Amino acid sequence: MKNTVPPDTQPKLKVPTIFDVAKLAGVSIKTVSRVINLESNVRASTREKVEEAVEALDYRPNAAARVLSGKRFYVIGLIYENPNEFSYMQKVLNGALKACEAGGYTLLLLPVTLPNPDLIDDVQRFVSQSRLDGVVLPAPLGDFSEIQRLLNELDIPYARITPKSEADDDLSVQCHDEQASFDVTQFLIEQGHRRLGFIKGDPIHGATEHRYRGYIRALQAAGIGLHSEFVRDGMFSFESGKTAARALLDLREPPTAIVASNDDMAAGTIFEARERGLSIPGDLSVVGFDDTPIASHIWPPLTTVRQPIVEMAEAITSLLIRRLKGDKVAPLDQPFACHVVTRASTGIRAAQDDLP
Amino acid sequence: MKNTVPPDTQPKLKVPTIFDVAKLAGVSIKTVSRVINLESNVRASTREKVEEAVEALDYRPNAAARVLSGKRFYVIGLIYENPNEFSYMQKVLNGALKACEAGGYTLLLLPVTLPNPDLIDDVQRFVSQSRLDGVVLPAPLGDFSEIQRLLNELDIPYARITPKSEADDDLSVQCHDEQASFDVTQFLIEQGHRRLGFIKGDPIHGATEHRYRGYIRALQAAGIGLHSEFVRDGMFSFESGKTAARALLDLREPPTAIVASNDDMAAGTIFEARERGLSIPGDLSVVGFDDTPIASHIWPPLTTVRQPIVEMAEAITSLLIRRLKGDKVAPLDQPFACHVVTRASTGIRAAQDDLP
DNA sequence: TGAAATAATGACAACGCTGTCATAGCGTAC
DNA sequence: GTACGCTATGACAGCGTTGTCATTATTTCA
Repeated sequence: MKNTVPPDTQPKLKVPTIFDVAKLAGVSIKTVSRVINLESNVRASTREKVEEAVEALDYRPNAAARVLSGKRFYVIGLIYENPNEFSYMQKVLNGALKACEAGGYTLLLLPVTLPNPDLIDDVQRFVSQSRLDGVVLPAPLGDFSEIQRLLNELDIPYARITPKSEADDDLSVQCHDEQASFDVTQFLIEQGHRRLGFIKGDPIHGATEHRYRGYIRALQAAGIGLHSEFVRDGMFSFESGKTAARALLDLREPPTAIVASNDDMAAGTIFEARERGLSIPGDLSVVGFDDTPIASHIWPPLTTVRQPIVEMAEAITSLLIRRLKGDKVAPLDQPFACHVVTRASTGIRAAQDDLP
Repeated sequence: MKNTVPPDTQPKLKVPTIFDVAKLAGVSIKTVSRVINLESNVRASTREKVEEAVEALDYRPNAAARVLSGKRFYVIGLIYENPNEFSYMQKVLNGALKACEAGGYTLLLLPVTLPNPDLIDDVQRFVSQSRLDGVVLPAPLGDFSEIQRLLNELDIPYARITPKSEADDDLSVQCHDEQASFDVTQFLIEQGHRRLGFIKGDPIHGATEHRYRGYIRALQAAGIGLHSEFVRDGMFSFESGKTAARALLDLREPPTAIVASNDDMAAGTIFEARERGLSIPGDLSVVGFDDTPIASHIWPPLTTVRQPIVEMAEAITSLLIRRLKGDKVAPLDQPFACHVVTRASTGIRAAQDDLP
């Protein structure tokens, strides 16, 4: 038995502090602080010595001490609607986590359910009690002007993941929603469809309007008139898609293809069609949006639009972090590109259909 | 314009500290600390005074200072496999968040992808760099003995959400997986099925074995023999379900009902059946497990088993928090109950089938 | 009633870092 | 060579809490 261990050989693993680094590098703790915070006015040779010491000790600054002494919290909040279908949020979460890890920030979550009369109070409490530096607002919360107003008042910077952008210096990401909607509609037209139904999304989402506009533009480009009975309101839910599809298929001359503003509603459309014994894509082609897991797990699997959500969330979160660090960062200028994923829910329309 | 505001009316909102509370209550800061930490040896009248002061100032202890001076971090890590279908994790997340909020803890996330040769290193880095007090391990990570060994070594308490439990004082939650599997199998038998296929899950998950045992028990109870060609391996993925279903349906005398160990594999089974033109539930009944969104969004919607995941996660997380606070808490003794959700993917089997 | 035991409270250092301000070093222009 | 300005570095207070230990009040029991 090793009972001769000297008493100063503490078994308790000691986490290195800034003092240890300073001693090893032969500088003051303040200089170490300067190096790890990437401040200017440090000689290159000194910086190197410190970096070596940091490396050697595997030193990480103590977040609590940093927070306590400084003015920043190194925390970003992610406020999101707790959805039925989480795949969008999962991607946002992954992207935001990635950016936070890279920037040395911690991500705090606040799921909310909508509609919620106490929403503003909840957000207020979250922001002030959790001592956040900044907030990320994915759709649809990014479209809520009350939240933006509150955060402006509290002087908390925020970034939004949503197609709508108002202010010029506003931190937000978008993808080419309208273009993607145009593309997928055009794809159906190229397959010979002329009677094209459209199911809109929840009007609270900025994407809803953009996707609708893409549909309209594609019809125009092909010289097909817009007929209001082919356009139905939805709420992005499976049920609402089913209801809208029912209305469309009940028409005397129903559409031969339906563009649903998301996969859940497309799944609802397919569900409704199958209940009527329609064959897909034989009798009806259906496309969705978002490429959620459900798109590839229903039969037939959905033609849909894939967006680079992880990348978008990561980009906007790291932009927010850079702004929090004091960098003057320009908003993202280019929307991210989407692309159509072709699967079995769409097919060629041989018959020449009359337009309504 | 109100330009007569006295200079001491600072617009900067001052967050109250323990000193403000102490002054208002007429006690020392240490006594305030005792009250807010629910320590003993405080006179009831003193406690009241302090509580009133806390209330009046809307005082919240500064987390950073607390961490810096104390030995706890007030942080719990949630390490999870980043899955294709997030609905299980979404529920776990919600439950854990709820418990953390109630206990004044912060939840930190570490998504990992499997398989991963660096898993242990990643977990190690996460735990030591994030300064965690405890860790929650949902399935399947809760079944990884290396992770448990690592956490034991680092002396980090952890709680597992998984059916398998080894040690007696082990903090884990389970639900009646085996019973639920028994129930759902029995339900099919009651509907007249005799030729029952079973698709197993990923062997790394503890639930896989339990669900299989429930199936076997139900067959035994009904006096139906277990036939190995009716049991196929799966991996909990849609694809693996499809593959297993293909093997089952390729049998000369295929099963009339299939129990899949989760919804994704049940969806794969339905997908495969539809590709063969089989009618569900006319030609084949299918049941799943977990009641994920996909279960209600495919056609026909799945008969499946619903588990109280949110409640389970919340219960085990708050138990972990109580243990972290020093309470000697007993492990949960009762598994949570599950129940069968009956939908359209199952139906009565009128014909009298021969057993293989 | 007084001593001992126990309960209640307080004083103060410590936690590890950053901000502020002082000071040392170092090049440059005259 | 001296003064000036700038860069590089350091000393030290302070952030808001908890832990430790000392001190004071209160109870218990002979």
